[in-house]
Amino acid sequence: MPEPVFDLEAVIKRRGFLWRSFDIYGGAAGFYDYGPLGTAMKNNIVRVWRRYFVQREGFAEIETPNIMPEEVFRASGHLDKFNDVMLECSKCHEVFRAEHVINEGYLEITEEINVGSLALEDIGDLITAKGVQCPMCKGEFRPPYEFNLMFSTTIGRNKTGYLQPETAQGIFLNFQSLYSYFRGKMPFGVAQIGKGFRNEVSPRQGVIRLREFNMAEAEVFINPEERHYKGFDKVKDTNFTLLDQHGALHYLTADEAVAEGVIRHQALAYFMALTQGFLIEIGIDEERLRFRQHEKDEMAHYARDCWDAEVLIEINKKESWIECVGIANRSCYDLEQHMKTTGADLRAFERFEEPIEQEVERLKPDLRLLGRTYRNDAPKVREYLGSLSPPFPGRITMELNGGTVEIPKEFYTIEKRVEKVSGRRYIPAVIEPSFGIDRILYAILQHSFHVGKAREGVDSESYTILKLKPEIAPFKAAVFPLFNRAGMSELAKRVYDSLVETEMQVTLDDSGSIGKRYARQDEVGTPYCITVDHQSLEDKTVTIRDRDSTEQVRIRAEKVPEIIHLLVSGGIEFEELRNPESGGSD
RNA sequence: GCGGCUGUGAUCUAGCCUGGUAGGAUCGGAGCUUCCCAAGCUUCUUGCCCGGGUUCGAGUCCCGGCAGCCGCACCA
Repeated sequence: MPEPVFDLEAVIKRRGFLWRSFDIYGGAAGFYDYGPLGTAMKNNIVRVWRRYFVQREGFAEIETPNIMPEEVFRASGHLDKFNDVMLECSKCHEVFRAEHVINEGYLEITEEINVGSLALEDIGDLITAKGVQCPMCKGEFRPPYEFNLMFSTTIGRNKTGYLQPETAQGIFLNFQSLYSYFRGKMPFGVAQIGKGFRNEVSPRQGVIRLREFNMAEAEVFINPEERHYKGFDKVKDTNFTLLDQHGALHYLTADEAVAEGVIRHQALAYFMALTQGFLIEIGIDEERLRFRQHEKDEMAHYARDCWDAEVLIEINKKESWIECVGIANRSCYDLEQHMKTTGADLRAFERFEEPIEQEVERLKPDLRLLGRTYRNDAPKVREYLGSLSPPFPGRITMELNGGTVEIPKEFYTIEKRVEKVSGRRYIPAVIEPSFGIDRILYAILQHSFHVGKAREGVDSESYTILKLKPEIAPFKAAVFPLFNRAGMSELAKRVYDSLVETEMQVTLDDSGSIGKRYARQDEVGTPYCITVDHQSLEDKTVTIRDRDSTEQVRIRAEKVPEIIHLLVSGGIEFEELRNPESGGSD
């Protein structure tokens, strides 16, 4: 007996969901193509995502380049964090980060060495000079090598650029324009759907670890002082399965989780709730979904706190929890970094309800005296004095030309005056829900895949159904003429054409037995099949079949687009069609 | 990146040890059957991962590459 061919991977490839990229050239690890059905399904997922994370939240969606200049990633910290110098033992082939080997006691040095600032050769020399050996087996190290997780490229003639490892930076860089787009109203959110690129060492889990992947991210800018998040009340009763950073499992509502400090910010809990609702709506099995908090040493360099939505799927014959969404509190990190590097003002303004009158002290230098005394150094002294902020010390000293000088009291006066302060500036904190679209799509396929027993007389042993949610399914409906006989084909084509005029994706199939055609559609998750039969020719009715119950109801042919649309959008349930008043039979 | 195993039509596989250019099943196309849940019959399309070597001759043996799986490492 042959092995059952109806295994999910086979369906994914044969029916056109996902294909290995560059296949005729032997393929390349970490790259996948979306086939026609996969593309349709991905578009459907993205459509629902937009509804959740753009429309309903009132967020804005933007698009920024995939390639960015080096400076961006130097500021964002990705350059340091993604470029590790690695050392491999020539004997046991154990690999270490040079930074660890050099700074963690293997070397007889007192001060920390900033490994990131050393050239490759210098690190090699250092290793050789100090005779550092492999901590595991005392073997000799091979020469160090650079390990880049970002793809580098060249912009123009000789400017280094990188392919973005996340879409977030494009949003941060536009903070000023976005802030004014939202007319200075906080909080606000900005979404971007795009590609991320990471040059993984050995991506070996199919579509789970890609070198070029699809992501949908939202950056939500909030006031870091604000502990509440608007709309939290709406989600406070959401039930979570939470695995905290100490490995403790909690079953809590959003409200409880925040109150007990398991989730440390309302905004995090809010987007976790939104994420959970979204994932379940598009077909992730609730039982195979949980949130796991990152451990301290696991967190990205920019994150202060992070919860991953994880789905349980089978990879390489093993069940594992896979991160498919990360919901991070990035704090002020990114804006602060870009502000420091560029000098651009990436702050928001918080207007006080009432302007505050406060007494401020100001240091007012006597410029004439400064000039006469310090001559050419006077501007330096003036600048230094201007940089001081209250409270001012009794004696003011500064470094000048290698020595320390005291600025005599008569060189300045301290003025007190009342100022009206109408608000304050602050760097917003960022809450970021970040979705791995490819992983989500694959998890949905696994969670939707059902294998049943084939009927008597059928050659294959199993019958497979992809129980996709209608709004996610690549085809919403398929149209079949029962026979290719006078009238039926034409009517089927007319019904099909009427469906094509809607936004819905549909297919027409007149090849093979009727059972085979139902099976084809079940295999790719088409929720509804329309069949034109003998009776159709007499009274212009057709049957509509529900994928999961295989039940059939007869409806008028001209109502097909409307009814399919209602079924797909959740406007009516299939069962309701049995009631003639809903527009069903006769 | 290291070590082990593997690589046959769209899919699953037989053949490889004991060299003589490939067989099955599924899928797909066309037709018959006038078929409402992968029935049956006829017929057709598509294949030895790539390159080199050994040999009269290589899917089969050898070497290199690429890819996949397992283990180690890596996965912000």
